[in-house]
Amino acid sequence: MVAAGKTLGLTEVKLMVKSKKYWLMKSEPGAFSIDDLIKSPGGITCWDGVRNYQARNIMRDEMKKGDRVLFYHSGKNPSVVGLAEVVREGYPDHTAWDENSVHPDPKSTPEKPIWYMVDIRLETKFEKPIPLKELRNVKGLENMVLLKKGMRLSVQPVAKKEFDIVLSLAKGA
DNA sequence: GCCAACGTTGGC
DNA sequence: GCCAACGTTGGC
Repeated sequence: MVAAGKTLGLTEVKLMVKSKKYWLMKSEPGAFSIDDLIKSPGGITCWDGVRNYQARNIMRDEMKKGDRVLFYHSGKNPSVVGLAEVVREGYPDHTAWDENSVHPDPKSTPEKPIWYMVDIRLETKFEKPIPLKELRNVKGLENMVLLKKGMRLSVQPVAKKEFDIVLSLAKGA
């Protein structure tokens, strides 16, 4: 961290730009599951259909190539099921102006897009999913956005420390 | 299926 | 700008 008011040095700026960030993306497996991602060409998919401004802002402005993503299944047996990587940064979600898409929004146009998405590529599908109820008991995850009451964000930040803990759980540590 | 907690919409 | 009504998310 840099103290408030202090001018950033070039090294620090480079570090900030280069340092990876960590995210969690939710999906209803009935809509799009990690197995669907595996079947996608190159293991890559665009994360279309997000119609929430906070989640959009994260995808449009904050997610960068190389950032790592926890893939989460919501619904039945909610759990973190795998790991992915951002391979394309925010660009307009063209499904918004496709009236036949699952989440059309007539207010969004190619000229003035409202909704944005990123592309992610599968890295790993965990051998064993990590259930939400297990995460609730893990020391160090107390402040994880996913576990906060009422937090419904479908694209959310994860602290590096939290990310590392979740990964260690996946490896059975 | 229930419902709490949000987000969005639209009248005023 | 307020806020009631409505829609959605998502765990349980």
